[in-house]
Amino acid sequence: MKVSQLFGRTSKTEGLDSNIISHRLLTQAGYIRESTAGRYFFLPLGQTVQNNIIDIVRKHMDAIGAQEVLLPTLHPLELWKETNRTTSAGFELMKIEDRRGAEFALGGTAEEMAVDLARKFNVSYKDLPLSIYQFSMKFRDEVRARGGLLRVREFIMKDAYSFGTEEQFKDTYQKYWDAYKAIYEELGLKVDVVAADNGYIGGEYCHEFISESEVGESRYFIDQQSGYAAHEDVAVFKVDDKNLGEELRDLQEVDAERGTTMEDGVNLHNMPLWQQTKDVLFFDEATKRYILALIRGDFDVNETKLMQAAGAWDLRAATEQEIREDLGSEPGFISPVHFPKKGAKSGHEVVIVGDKSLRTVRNMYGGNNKLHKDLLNINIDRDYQLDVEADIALAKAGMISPDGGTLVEKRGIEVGNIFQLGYHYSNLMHDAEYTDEQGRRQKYYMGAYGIGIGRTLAAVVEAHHDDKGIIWPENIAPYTVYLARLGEADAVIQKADEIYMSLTKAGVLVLYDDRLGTRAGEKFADADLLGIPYRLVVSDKTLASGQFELKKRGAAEAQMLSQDAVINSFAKSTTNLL
RNA sequence: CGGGGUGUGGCGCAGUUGGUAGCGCGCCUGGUUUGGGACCAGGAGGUCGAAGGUUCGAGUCCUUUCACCCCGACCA
Repeated sequence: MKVSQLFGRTSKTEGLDSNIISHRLLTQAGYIRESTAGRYFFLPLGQTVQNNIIDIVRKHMDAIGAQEVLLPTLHPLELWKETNRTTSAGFELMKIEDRRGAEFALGGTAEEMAVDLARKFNVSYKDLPLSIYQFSMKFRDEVRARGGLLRVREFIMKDAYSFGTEEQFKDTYQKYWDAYKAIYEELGLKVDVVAADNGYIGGEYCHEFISESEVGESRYFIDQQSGYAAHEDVAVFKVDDKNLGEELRDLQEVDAERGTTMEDGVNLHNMPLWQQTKDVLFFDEATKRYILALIRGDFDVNETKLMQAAGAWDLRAATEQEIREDLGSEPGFISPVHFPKKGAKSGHEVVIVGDKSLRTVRNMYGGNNKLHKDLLNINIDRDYQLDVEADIALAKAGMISPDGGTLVEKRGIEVGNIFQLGYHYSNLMHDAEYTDEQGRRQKYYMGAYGIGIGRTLAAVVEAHHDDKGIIWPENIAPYTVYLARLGEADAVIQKADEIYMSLTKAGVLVLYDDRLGTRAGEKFADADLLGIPYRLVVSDKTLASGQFELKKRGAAEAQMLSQDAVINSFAKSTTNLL
């Protein structure tokens, strides 16, 4: 490809007010251009890189026996209704109608479609396990697009779906896990594999593949010694026992002229934070219930865990008005002791969810559902009962992992995930079944596996760049060699053309900077910005010496090679060069 | 959805008390240059986000609306 003919140009100035490096570099170098928020044009260079990534992903999917398909972009809305995901999907579904008024969802993920395809066939146990995958545009009406390609509203995703028996699943899951590790390694991305929450996808467990990065949106914890790794949504930690040796003392109401914070309680009673009860009141819009979350005072409530424990979907904080008028309590003085079972005015049910840590303390103190009144010596079971007891605590850096090591907090970009779905979809959708050895119909045990291509591309740039621009790993670079022609003497042009032709013939991907009237500095700057792995210079200088200057992107020194040496080294292999 | 901000040639921006829309970069032409983003001369390109209003006259004032950015909330 000749630079003079390449569509999409670099820009001397950054001209973009983003704190995400990949966003700035990809835009400045002419790989992408924003359309509207969260929707991007991929220019020829960007599309080439995207295709290179797709090729690598495809290779590894094929290697584990997954079969490529293409599902329709428009999903009949009835399918999403069949699994109740028109309301529970974590992203807003985008819907459209055709001229007859038939409703469709723009695909944001495709579990229903995959099941619908599978059930159109008479699948036998002999066909299992079965995996299908596709590369297709996904649509998500994100509340807020962010960070260039990191969080967008339309993107190409590799999504795979596995069907099989429960016994087969472990092996299938492991195959995807290994394939993902191989994919990211080939892409030059270091990833942490982290246990996470299934959320709206459904199922019981899943793992995210996260590329560590300060600009990532995923927060997770790692125990370096044991390798324990978990997303903050699900991370667990060891809770220490406090004063379990103490006698249970009598419940007692005291005056409490204090503010509404935890610190106010500590200061007034001059007792430790961990002995205070933390009472957080939520309302679940999905099930129309109040959720009172109780936890030891030195911990915070993890809303994801809380939703799992309470079976809630759409949590929000209760308002002061609701606390006072509907529940007869007082913000800052909420207590589980004699807390109402339902809202007096609304009739909404109240569910009390308590954290396991409540079992590590005796004689707690906290509010008494009245302004400026506190209770002392609150004890679980004796003074209040839980509807649900679970781990709803938020892990923090420095806490002890379940394996005994210390939790270290990290941030990163979630570039892929693998989900156990189990019977979730087979239970919700009719005929999601195969025929077993006895000729009986059995439900599929399923998994789902996603990789965001554009986000992965951005993650690679986040991991591979310097102050001059991108530094592509060779196997996804849009071109291998940037041939910079300096000077416009006939001999130089002729020689550069010749080298371009012979390299191209040898199968080397060359981006030939044949621009006239463009100075050396500009060509070098573009080569660096674009991140092409090798820069080859042809000029009257190199012509005089009979050798050509070859420089690896990011290397300090260039090397002088004869024409044959240049051609041969690239034609054979580029991996051990320089 | 809450708070803050911005919409003016491809990009980045200026535009005073309302009076014929400008600058830098980029682009095109000619010339001089040519190893880390040159210089001179000439040129093309804008219904000033949209709609309505006030006015002799609106980029500027008023109303409505749309889009986008940042911070939260929320979420791959």
